[in-house]
Amino acid sequence: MPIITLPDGSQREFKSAITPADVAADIGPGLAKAALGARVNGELVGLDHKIEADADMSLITPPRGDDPCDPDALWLLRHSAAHVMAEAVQQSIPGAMLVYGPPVEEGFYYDIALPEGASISTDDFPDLESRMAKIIEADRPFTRSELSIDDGLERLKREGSKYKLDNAERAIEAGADGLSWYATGEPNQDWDDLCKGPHLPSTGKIGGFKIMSVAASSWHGDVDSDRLTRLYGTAFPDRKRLAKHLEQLEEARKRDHRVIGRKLGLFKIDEMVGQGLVLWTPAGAIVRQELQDFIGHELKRQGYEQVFTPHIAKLDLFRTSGHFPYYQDSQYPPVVDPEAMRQLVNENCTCGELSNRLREGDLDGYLLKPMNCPMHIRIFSSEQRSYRDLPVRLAEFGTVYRYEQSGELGGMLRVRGFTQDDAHLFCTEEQLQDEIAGCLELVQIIFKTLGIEAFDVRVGLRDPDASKYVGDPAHWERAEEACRAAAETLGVDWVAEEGEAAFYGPKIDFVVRDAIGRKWQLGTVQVDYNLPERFDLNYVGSDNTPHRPVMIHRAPFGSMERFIGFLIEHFAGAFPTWLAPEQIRVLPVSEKSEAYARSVHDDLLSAGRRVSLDAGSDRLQARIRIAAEQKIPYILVVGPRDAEAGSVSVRARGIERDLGAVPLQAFLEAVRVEVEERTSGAVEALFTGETAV
RNA sequence: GCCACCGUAGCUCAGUGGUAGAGCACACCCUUGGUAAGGGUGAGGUCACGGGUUCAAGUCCCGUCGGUGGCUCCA
Repeated sequence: MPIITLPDGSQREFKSAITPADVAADIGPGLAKAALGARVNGELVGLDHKIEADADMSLITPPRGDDPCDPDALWLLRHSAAHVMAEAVQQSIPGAMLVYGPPVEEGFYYDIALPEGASISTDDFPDLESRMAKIIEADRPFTRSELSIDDGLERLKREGSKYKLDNAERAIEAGADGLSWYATGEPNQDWDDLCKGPHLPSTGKIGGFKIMSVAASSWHGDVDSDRLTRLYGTAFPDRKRLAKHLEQLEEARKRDHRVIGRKLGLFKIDEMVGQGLVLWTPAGAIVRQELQDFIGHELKRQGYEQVFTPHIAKLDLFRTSGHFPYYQDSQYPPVVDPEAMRQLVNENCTCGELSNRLREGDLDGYLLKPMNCPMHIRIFSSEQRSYRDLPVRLAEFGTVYRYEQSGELGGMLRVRGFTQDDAHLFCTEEQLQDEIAGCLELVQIIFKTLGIEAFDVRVGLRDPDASKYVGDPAHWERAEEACRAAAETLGVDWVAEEGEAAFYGPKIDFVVRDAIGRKWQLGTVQVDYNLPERFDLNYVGSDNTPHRPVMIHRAPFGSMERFIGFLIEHFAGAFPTWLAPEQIRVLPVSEKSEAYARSVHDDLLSAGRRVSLDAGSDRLQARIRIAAEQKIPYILVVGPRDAEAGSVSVRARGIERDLGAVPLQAFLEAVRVEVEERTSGAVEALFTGETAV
């Protein structure tokens, strides 16, 4: 006689086996009608799930009013919507074979193997959507039917879909004791799909849905396997929430760094220059320079030494480091010495031979550097090092070149030439933990100063049963422990990811999301046992014998390109005063005040501010609008009254009104504080009276 | 690299087989205006590039280049 315990602690007893639907009905008809599914002893189940023993149960219902939607409710909606979409596709394209259709973060997708010659394009979406709408309108029940493994496999073989058969075999391997199908309607009569479930009670619960995009995918994520078509969609309990979601996507696109970057003239990627190669225009260059100065200051404090190294080096260097030819596919092809090139031409050397000779080392060439570390290592080993010298910390804003696949490139977030705020630390085993901590401190300072709060910390560790790693397991143990301990000091949640370590050592990565939700790695701290070995690095210990140093690679920004791309989206182009390409714009009310405006402008300029004067023929309103759209932090409007009083009338970005007039010197001082302390609010404080200047 | 879609003025976009358009931006003129677009005139295009089909191609077909979203990859 099952006793069901509800989330509020109340209990209900039933005479025989029941389902969540029965429990809901027992509580009330409204709930029974609204329920989408349930959690029984923590497991997400459908309303038709049989409960035979005592259980904790909570019912999953659509959100009320403006409440956020329960993740379980979204999961059910989207899983079921994926089925409805699949049915629509199979109606529209006979012979389309379904592969795999899970809910994902923002919706769901279904991977489909289309028959030869068929394709789905965005033009097909309206038709597919109207087919889906009909299925949803019919409010057909999702009904589960089960077969034994043998009968189920037989059915799948009869139906002839190798994909579904593969899914079933995988499920059996994972321990399934039967196979289940979900029909939208009557089993063996209406459309159905092999599926573990659970699903909504009926299609009518899908209140709002939309097919979002179509893309290619490959079976089992293997590019050499079958090419599949992946249809993405999303679903919500109601149309209002769908509309809101679409609106948010629209808003997010306005934050896109490619859109803002163009509007504010921050950078340009020119096809004549090359894919993934960034031109930093004057405004963007200011942001970059300010960030470099900022981190440069912290580096000095932490005892780093600045170095500079070339963009290109002999192939042999990268053979020694292992970067060439191991990562050859993601490098620009090597450059061959002109003399050697002439010789090769005389020999009628083919491209294939040339490539072979470069790979084998019969011919030396030069490589655009994919990494800075080999050069920093050569600086380290350029003199005899004592344990007293360690740690040695060599820093460089080093530009590296990687031939990323063309389909991967995007704005500034994935490029082919980028500048890392790179450094390599050479230290003893004993120093490792402190050095890692120092690196994390840098990342924290950066994130805190810039107000970056939404980020993930990932600690990449060894895969316990893999042997692909270099270095002494005891050292690994210690390094991993050092990484965990250092991550712990951050005071934020972090996740340990086994198998995500580099082959040469464990690492700590900082991951953020862009405007459309994609994840990108920014800062990274990596321990390396491999390169010290390859380059035979050593230092003389207190015991007067040579020892191998440990290396740390670290880049708190990651790369200037990706970091600033992200930062543009983080601030939606509205950089804080210290970073803003233009900090202040002075607008004379009319020509009569132009001379005073100019003197204000000149004073600000002498004080080191980035300022401009707009004395154009547009009306004041128009000039304010133009300056506001440029996201300039402060607009100073000056007219005859200001000229008389030696004041400026201040408008701060984001506040759509005149804050009032203050003496120029007071404004200057407040801006100085914002810039030098890399904070904001000092100017506004002039008007709230919190800080009298 | 793979799949789908896209490429028209500096930017955002309209134009689907028959004489290349709009708004913003730009230049000049008028306007001198106290807080988010005053008015006028003008300049600006090998419709990404190369081939093909057609009496006729921005429009249809093929290829190349570039972009976008995914997939895969990411030292």
